[in-house]
Amino acid sequence: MTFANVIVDVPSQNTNRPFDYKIPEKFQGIVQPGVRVIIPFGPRKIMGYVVTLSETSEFSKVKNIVDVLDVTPALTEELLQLGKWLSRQTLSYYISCLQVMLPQVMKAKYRKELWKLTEDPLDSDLDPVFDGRAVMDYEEFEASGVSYHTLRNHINEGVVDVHYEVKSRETKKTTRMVEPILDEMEMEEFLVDVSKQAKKQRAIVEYFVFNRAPIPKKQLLELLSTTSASLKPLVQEGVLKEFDQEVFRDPYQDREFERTTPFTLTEEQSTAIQPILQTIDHKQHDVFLLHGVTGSGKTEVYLQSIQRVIDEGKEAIMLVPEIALTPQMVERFKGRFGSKVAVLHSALSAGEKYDEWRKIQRKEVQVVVGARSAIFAPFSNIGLIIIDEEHETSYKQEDRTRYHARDVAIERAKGHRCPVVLGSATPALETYARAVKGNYQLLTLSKRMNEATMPDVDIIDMREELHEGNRTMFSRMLKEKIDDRLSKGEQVVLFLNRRGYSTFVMCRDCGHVQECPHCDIALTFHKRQNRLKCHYCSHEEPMPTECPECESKTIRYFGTGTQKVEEALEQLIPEATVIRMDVDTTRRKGSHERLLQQFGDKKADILLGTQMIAKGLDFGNVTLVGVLAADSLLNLPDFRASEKTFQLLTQVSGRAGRHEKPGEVVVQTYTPEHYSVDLASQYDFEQFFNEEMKLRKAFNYPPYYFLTLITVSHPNQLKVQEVTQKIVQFMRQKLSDQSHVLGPTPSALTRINNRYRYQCMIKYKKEPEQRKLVERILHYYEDEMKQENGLQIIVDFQPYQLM
DNA sequence: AGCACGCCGACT
DNA sequence: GTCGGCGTGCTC
Repeated sequence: MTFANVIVDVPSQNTNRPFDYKIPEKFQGIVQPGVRVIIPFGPRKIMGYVVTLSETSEFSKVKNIVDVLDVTPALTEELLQLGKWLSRQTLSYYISCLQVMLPQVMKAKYRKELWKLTEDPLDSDLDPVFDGRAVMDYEEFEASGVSYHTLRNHINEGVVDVHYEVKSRETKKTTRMVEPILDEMEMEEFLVDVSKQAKKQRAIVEYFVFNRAPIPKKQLLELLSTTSASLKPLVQEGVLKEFDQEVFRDPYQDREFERTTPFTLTEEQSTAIQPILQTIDHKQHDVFLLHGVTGSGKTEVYLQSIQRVIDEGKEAIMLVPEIALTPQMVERFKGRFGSKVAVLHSALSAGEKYDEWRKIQRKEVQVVVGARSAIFAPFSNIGLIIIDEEHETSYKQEDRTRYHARDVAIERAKGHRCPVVLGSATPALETYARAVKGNYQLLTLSKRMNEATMPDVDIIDMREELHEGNRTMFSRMLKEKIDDRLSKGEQVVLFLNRRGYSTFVMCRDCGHVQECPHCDIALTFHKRQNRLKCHYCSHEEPMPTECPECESKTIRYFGTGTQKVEEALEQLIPEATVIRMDVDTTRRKGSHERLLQQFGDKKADILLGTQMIAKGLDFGNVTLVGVLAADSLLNLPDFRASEKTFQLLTQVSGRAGRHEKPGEVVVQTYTPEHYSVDLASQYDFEQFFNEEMKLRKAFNYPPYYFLTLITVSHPNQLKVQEVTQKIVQFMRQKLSDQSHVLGPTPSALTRINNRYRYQCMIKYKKEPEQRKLVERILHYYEDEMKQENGLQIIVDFQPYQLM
């Protein structure tokens, strides 16, 4: 007897281990590791993943598997192991780690129903609730107010039953196909007997004499300009056959991609690519840091490395930050590798994502380009993993399974014995430090392609502007330069970092700031709806007409949102046409692409936007980039603030002067003397790295120390303080003297959704027992965490978000 | 998680 | 007595 060991879809401490099930005769051979199954679990039915098979089971009463959801395992053996590794790394449940590797639609949905098992009316209040139906949603019963005991009695009498349904959310799109049954000879013979009048039937058969491949019915009928009336008799007579074939929704099917061929590499590029190619050829694992200035042609190095991998019959994963997965980037990959590429990013619908994933699973593609979760692409013969813009924080998942795609990439690459290439103009400090130390191989591209030079950067001290009486958000120099570009017909990109500068509402008389009643944060003003919204919970309220504190009518909104900049631009330079890009204008599907297209077609003079325009844009006509508030990030309570500022300024500057026309950058700031602003303007990464490392060393931050952040939250502030204090004490006592345990500290956002948040931060160099200790803490508070609105303890072993 | 079971107080 | 609230422990 063979048993299936199943990880069940129940994320809890008690169920975080395999459960045994018998494999019924009809599923023998189909049930294997990685397959999703439906299994009885207590009184209900749920989904689970088979992780292993075993010959024996310790349990006496083992239940049968009810159904099998996959013919091909959803997860390979490697991914099952990776899931185990991930759950150890992040202290998440195994089931959560398995789920995070698959498209959303492959997660099961559950429905609880009541089934009436008799034709006769029920002798109770329950009968009208059924309202003549045989099946109804359990929720309807709950809402009806009929007592639970009444239901129990009916169940005991056998006239009603509770039914648990497991619904798979996968939808497969099909199309009707036509294919020949008879061979060419038989068709010729058939044609002899066809009536002379049946011209269309004849045409159809003649088509299939020469074309033997199945063809979509619609296409066939269109081609021969006929209708199904002519096709039907042929199917009936057994000449042709109709069938449904699964079609893959291809989000790019209507698009033509211009084929591009490999460029000849510059000397620098070929020097950089050699070690990568060698490592691929020798099937070795190694990590490379490709440090190349913006516009130095990193992408071409990626493309040619991937080409080598394809030539060797292997597969490649290319990660790009969500925000940089622009149509331009997709175009380059589709253009080079055509249908060998699958694309995975959040702009795709759930169905499209699933289809792209299936293409990978079915080995129809050799390359995946995608955001963070594409690192789990179900390839089995990976030859290369590339992470572009490796410093981007979007590679870190910030909820539930808190993993960093870079770590997962290296773990997978070790197993596949293949290289990982981390690419960036502004590598994360941790990464660069490892490269300097020799843990990673450093490859450098120091020159821009096409002889282009980095644009000149002017730093404007906005305090001085204010002194000189300029109260607008545009310095005089920026205004002048914008005017100049417009007169020349060239284009401008204006960048505003929204974070830390969102629009809030303040009373001019008493200074009252309208805050969220559930969170310790000012509400954000949304002009279009004239409402105030909280960005941390779902609270929203109308914009008040008078101050709730002093009843003054001088209540105004402050801050520099993109909307406000747009209005200011209109006043200052009325003749300029502006395209605004932020979360508000790009929410609709495809709008991101459309706005960029418009700008590329020169339908606007100025592109104004947030983060999302900092990367990957490549417009030859852009000769001026303006950064409106360079220091908006610097004021955030984050030890990476300087690093992020440097990275952002460098990325944004890289948008200008990428082609023949030279570019210029104007950076407006209140802190021009800050080294991250100053050194970014000189493109001196090396120097910035050295400066920043000094500070990191002085304050015991990464890369000198590792961080662990434990965040505790609960509606009662005292309770949170108390628990956090206990955790701090416990860790202090157990960890080595070399480690620093800080806390309890209120989080930067002390209250979100009526829950107080305190944290404990651990800075350490080496603590092999740390995960076990944290597990003990979590186990200790297990009961208090179970109840809803109870204690919440979030542990992040590589925090990027410190708020 | 989500369910049953069981103990306890309130109420027709 | 019966009904429903919530704490506890289990699911192969």
